[in-house]
Amino acid sequence: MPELPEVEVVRRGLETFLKDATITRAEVRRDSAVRHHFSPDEFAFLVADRRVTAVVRRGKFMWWELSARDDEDTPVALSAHLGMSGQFRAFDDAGQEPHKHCRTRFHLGGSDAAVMDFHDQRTFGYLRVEPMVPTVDGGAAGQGTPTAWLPQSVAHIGRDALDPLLSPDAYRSWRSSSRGIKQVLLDQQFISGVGNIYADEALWAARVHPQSPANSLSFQALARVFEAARTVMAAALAVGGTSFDDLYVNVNGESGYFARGLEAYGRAGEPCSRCGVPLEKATIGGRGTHWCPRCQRRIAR
DNA sequence: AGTAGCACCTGATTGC
DNA sequence: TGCAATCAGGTGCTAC
Repeated sequence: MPELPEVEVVRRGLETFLKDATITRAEVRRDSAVRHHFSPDEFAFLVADRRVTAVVRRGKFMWWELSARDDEDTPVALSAHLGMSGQFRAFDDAGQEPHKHCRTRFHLGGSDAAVMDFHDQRTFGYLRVEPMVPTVDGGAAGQGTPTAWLPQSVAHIGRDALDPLLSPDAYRSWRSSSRGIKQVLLDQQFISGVGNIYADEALWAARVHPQSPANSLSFQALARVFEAARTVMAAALAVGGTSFDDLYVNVNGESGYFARGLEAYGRAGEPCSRCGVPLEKATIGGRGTHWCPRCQRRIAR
């Protein structure tokens, strides 16, 4: 479940099953799920008999903080990215045959679940054990905020749209780019968590054309996009996220309900709910992009 | 340095 | 019915 609200739904589910539980054993069923490691055996060795002390998220990146071993002097985390189709599913019966798309099975102790399976049809997701590193936010995304410990591979990711420590004028950093505003919204180094669906939704709500160069927009327009992104993601989280099919579900296999709240994404040809003009769709930067040609006028450079 | 383009995958759907 | 083309919600590497 790829964007911030969906990942947060998963994080909450994982927290209830994994916090203070022990990973007794990991069974890697598809090597590429742990492709950053030398081998699946190495991954399995690194997670075995560890306790999960916290389940944390920044944007679409999530990690499980793990209890330290005697020979380790820095904190270690299991980073889990869902990619396009990753899911975690909890099951009571460890004897149950894993699903076809199960890429890794975690056997648990001290949990209400016997196993936690990582499913991933398209295999863009991954699991990775790595050290945590101290980071200090630079730029407008988090001026003056405290040091955050992040997994090494997450160190370059900006604070996310629902992070209380995100600077209220972080959108000012968007003006440094000449790319279209949608590309900048999708750039996880500025403000993280926004993906293709919510980028289109935020731009529709803010009445800004996705291809308007970020450095051509007024601060007022950028502020509208920023606020719209936070609002739409909070609203989606409140109803359990967006899902169109069973590819995107929480740890109990349930779907979210925000699909019915979408105003732009997936509505090409349908009337704009503000002005009635049919919405348009085009491929921009390789991603399907939806907008209202009347409400969202493109600004030239 | 900043940006565009492509690669990484599987499976469902569409069109001939 | 069969098969190829297209499309899908993400990220990171490479080449301009």
